[in-house]
Amino acid sequence: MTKRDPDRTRQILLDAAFLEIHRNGFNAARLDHIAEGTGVTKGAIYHHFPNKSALGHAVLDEVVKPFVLNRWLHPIGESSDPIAAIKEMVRKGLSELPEEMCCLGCPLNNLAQELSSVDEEFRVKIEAIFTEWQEGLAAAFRRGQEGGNVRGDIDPDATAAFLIGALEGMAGLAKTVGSRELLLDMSAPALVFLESLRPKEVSKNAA
Amino acid sequence: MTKRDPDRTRQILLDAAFLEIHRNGFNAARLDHIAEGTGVTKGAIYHHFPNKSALGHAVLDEVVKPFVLNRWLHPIGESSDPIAAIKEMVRKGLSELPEEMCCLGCPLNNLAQELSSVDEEFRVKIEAIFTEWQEGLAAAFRRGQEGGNVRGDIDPDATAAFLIGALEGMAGLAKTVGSRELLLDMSAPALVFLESLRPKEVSKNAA
DNA sequence: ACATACATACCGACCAGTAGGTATGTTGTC
DNA sequence: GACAACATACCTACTGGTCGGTATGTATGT
Repeated sequence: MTKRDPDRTRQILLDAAFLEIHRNGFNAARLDHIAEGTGVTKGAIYHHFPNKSALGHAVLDEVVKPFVLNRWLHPIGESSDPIAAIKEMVRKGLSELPEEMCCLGCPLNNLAQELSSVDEEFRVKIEAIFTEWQEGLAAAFRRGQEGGNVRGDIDPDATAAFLIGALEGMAGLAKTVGSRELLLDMSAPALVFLESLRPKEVSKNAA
Repeated sequence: MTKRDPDRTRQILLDAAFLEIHRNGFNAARLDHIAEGTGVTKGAIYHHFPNKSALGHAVLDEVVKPFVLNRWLHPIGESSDPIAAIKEMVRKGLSELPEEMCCLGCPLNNLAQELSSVDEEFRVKIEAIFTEWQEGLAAAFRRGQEGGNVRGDIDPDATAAFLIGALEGMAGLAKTVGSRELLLDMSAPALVFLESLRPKEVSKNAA
């Protein structure tokens, strides 16, 4: 008997759909579960979204994308010492990750793995998010190279892609094993990798 | 019509199922497709395997597992310079990977991502394969440490896990982007990481 | 009064799995 | 070596449950 509030209802649906999809994947996500969990009926879902795919796209645009970029790109800022900034981001990003998230994997990567070879429309959208992420990281590496804080002999774009791949891979492994601990263990080698991107002559503070 | 040959039929089914699952994922894999593609009927499939899950398990045990370990662990052998051996394995493994494989991702990781949070039985089996892989790599790193070819201050287990995660992440990204080129680009930073595991004092041949 | 916001009952396609059959071996017996 | 007796391999048509989607209703705000 709550008052009507379409925007709120929509947001509730998005959040619930995000969780349902994150837990089960897009295909296995059940609209009935979302309806049940929110108290919103299926009719209402279909009032706000024309079909399941559209709901998925909205979740991707309005929940997953900000979720990922706010946590794994934007914290870097405009630092001219990207290695330190990225290391800090990785440390914080991982340690602050709630337990359940560790075992569910990265929501973006989950969708990427599940849908990229099946649904072209999703694939393109997911690829665009990865690209934005990659370009942000690559730009940071370039700034570091210009400031002399990053080795000049590495390719910023490839390195950015590898870093993203490594992070997603770590999340994926932790998901499979169902272990937050493994995720934290792997962060050490990840930091080793980042540190190896510093120029060789200058040692800097390696901590 | 061909003579009866249950073993051959079974193998044909396994191979076809592997492809169907690799292309579409386990849930989206259709037994009817497998039947159609092989000329074997659904009844025959259910003669050889009690249900779809059992078929999936057989594919995992008899096709996916050897596929992955033979390509990404066994080539290392017993070398006491694991970094060189692993770098060589990565280079070869990636360059020899057929075009379609690049865009379909690692079959093991695909299953891991799709099923680990859904089907516990699959998850356990997949985790065991990852563990075998990780232990093999960790043992190699330990041999390297004993021989003075690998930094003593890194954790072999965590490093092995990270390496696996990075490889799987690379494969996943390449799958999303649908680009073999990206996969090859990312191999350079991966080799940078491996090289950073060498002891600092001795420079060795970095090529 | 009218549109928007929601609810309920239902449809139909899809697909794993089954029932019950036929064809092709294999083994024993004389 | 031939023929029963049986076992294994495989086929076809069907079913039953699931789930995205729809048709049609009712409530609410302006």
